Amino acid sequence: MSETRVRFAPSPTGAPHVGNIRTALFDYLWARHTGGKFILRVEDTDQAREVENGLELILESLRYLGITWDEGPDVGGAYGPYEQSKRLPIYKRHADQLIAQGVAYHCYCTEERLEQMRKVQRARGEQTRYDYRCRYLSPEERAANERAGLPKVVRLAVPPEGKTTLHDFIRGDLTIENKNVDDQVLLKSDGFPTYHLAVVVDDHLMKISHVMRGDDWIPSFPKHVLLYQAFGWEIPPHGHVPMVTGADKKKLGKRHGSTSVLQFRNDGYLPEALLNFLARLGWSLDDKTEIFARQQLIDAFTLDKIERAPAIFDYGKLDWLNGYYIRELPDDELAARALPFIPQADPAMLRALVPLFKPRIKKLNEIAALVDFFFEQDLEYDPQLLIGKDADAATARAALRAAHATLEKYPEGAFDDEEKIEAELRADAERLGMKNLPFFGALRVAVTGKTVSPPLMSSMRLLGREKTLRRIARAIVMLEKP
RNA sequence: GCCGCAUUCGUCUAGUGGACUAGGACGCCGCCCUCUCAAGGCGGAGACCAAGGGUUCGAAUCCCUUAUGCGGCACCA
Repeated sequence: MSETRVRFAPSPTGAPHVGNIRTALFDYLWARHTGGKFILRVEDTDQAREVENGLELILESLRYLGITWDEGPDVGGAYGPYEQSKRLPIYKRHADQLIAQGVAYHCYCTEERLEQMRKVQRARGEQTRYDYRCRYLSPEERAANERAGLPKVVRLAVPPEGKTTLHDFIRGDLTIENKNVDDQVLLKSDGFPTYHLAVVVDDHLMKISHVMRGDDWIPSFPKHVLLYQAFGWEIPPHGHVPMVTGADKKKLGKRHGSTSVLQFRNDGYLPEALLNFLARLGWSLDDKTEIFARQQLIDAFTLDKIERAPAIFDYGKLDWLNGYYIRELPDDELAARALPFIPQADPAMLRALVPLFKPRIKKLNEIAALVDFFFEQDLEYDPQLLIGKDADAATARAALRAAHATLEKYPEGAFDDEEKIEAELRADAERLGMKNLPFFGALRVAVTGKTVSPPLMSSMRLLGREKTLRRIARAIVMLEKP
């Protein structure tokens, strides 16, 4: 069997979202699994919808996930160019060939007429489709149109009878009757091809061995099959991968919150976690394996395990996975990855804080809220928090005074003896007849400004003697006020 | 409206005629641990396999019908 060559062919119309990238991932995994090539081709054939930095957004999204490509716009390759806007003559040539064969024809209809036509069809409850007006023009009429210099497009002449079948390696045979297939435009009046012409021509010319794309493309496969047949080309195996949807079961889109890959990066998701999660949407190995490192994914990925039904993108499960991967990271590595999310932190200090926040976050952007008290001078909080639910100000004050007295005895050098300090503080609580909860609760708020925080002893150690004592003293004053 | 695709716990899924009293994971609930919150450990609830017909000694697994959901119906991809 010849080399596997698969391609990801996005349109530079904005930041790629996770649904598209999931398809790219399947392509990538299959290429790596088989030792073949993964090709990036940009389908920039719609000048109106194109976004300025569209290409860059695509490249960045793939890089973030570590999805590497062997041929593409930036790296070139033997079958370039890899931007369709740079291949216009190729499409023109092929369109001309189709016209010469009588498989396609020039159409001179205006947008206005087409819109009017569809309006009528819709009113009648029919499927909107081209009405063949220009398909059966006489040679004289055609010549007249040409002489008049009317703008024209090239349309595919779909056989009115029969049906077209495509074998899909995920779903089996797909069949659609030709009468339900529109005479699709192949070449637009601006000289750019539409998707239908461009994919077929490029997939063939670039020797693509397997075509994977979203199942929203299923309705248009007959056009592609017809083109392959007209050109006399072999149809590569096709597989329509299931859609990734939002919780409402609708195709993922802007309405579903953050779906852009880059947004996940900015929110603090690790690429290895997103990669793992995406791979498991519409694909699974067996009845128990959830965690896959990149190489395991590559080793295990096969086409026959791709699912048919659409999958809802479950943010909750992604968060769990991300938390798992964070906990798996070595402390030094986590510190390095966390730095961009808390730039005000001194790197050495942040490194020391890792053990405190590591088991407590699911995303890197949660770190700041957890450890911000380390980086502030005086804390702002409601004094009521010091007292807690079932206690009173006097009790809280007594607890803080005791704690302050105890901690004060420890000089700078001995302040990091967590065990000893904790034992003594517990003894303080007991002497005051207080339970641990209210005692440490008051101390926690005084030191961290929060009722929920990383472990107290470690927090005080890292905060340092001076700041700790000052905060406790300040809390005592707050309780004395009124 | 027309055409197409899909249908196993809330979600991601295992399952390809008997090993299924349908397995795992997330989430949820409870317990343990415990200075809070997590993490971790243990346990639990949760799917009559969309419905109805067949085929078969036997069906989540094969066939048909229906229902529901989704997708497509552009000089967009």
